[in-house]
Amino acid sequence: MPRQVDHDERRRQLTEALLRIASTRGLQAVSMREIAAEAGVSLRVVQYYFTNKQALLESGLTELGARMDRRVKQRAAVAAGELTPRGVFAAVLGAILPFDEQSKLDSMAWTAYYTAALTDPALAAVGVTLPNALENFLTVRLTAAQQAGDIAPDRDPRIEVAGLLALANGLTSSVLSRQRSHEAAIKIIDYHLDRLFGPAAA
Amino acid sequence: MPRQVDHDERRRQLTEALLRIASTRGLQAVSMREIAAEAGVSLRVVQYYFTNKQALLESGLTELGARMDRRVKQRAAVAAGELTPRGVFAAVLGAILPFDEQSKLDSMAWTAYYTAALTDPALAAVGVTLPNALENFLTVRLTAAQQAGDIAPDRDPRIEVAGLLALANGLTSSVLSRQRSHEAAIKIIDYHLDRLFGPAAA
DNA sequence: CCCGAATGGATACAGTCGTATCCTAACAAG
DNA sequence: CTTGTTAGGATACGACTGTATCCATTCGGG
Repeated sequence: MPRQVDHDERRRQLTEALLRIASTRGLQAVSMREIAAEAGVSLRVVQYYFTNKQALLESGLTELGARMDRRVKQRAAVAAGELTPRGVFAAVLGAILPFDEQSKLDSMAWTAYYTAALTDPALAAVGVTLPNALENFLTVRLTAAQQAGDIAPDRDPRIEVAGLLALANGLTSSVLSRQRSHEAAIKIIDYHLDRLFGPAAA
Repeated sequence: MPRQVDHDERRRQLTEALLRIASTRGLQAVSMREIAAEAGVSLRVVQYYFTNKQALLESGLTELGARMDRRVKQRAAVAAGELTPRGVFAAVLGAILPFDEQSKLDSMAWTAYYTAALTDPALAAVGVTLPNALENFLTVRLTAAQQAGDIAPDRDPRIEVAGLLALANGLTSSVLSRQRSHEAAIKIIDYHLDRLFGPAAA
């Protein structure tokens, strides 16, 4: 039955059209007709594959979360080869910051969704999963690193992780608003990782 | 000529009605008619005191910036009495985080404006002034503190300030989305100030 | 063959939006 | 007293919104 595949593929195309609009013109510019035009289909098709605008929006947020997750996992997997805890943190935090055009667009859309979620509980429910998972993952890693003697014993792993993630989020904001370049943000993160783990391996 | 006073007062009332809507229901819920209803006036009055919706939105952002500025200056002035650089930083960063109901509402509106500014250059121009001024102010302070021996000489004041402000912004996000409590955010900031300045004065 | 389901084009509907226009009052200056 | 400006009520206009309906295809299983 190839129908289901086509169906999912169509939905994926529409979701991507939605995210393209949201990341370049903002979430308030997203309308059924705009998505149809962006995807090159008729309004009816958009209605056909998504019952609601709400369903469409939630699909966009889910896709966005999946992309972030993919980026982080990919970078973390590469860095895990080095085995140094600092490398893992640099990779994960580096994956949060917008580092190329696509991740910058995704970060824009993510920010738009985050803001919408502040006044829309339905979106909030979908959006908090990923950040929490990340925080837990990194906390486990850092606690282990501390027991292995990689960071000083007077550090609090939970607070350190929360701080680093908040730092990365704040830096993402400043990069998106062009207050700071990507390189400057990376430098700030490295600076903090140096103080936590000691300077990067030579 | 009491007219000008009345005029400004009216504009202030309408701007506050706008911010009330933006902070509770989001910027996309802000319409001329909604503002009129919230302020208890007719649509014509809103049109009369603001030529455009754009003008109204910019007025809201300006007012929001003024409130933030007032909060920071007020806290900083109180803390400057103690004369310790750490106290100044704790006060300023504490003023950025939402610490009561009103500042939480303002932070919500600020976030909404920040996101809108990402895809609306007109708003971006109005909004970047305050963050830059804050960053410069704190950098000057921290550089002076370093020359006075209050922080270690191997610290980079510019990077430290940028990091602390990004941290405060990221923590604000997590507090607004109820991922973290205000107290937890304060604790994280204090933790970082401890590492920068040494533990708080007894 | 044919008939019901999947697919999608065209159009309609009831709201809401920002903005514009028309028409009163009130009041200050001549 | 008149006249012009400030202030605001009532209403209209065209554009756009999400959603619904009607209709024509296409196609696989009986």
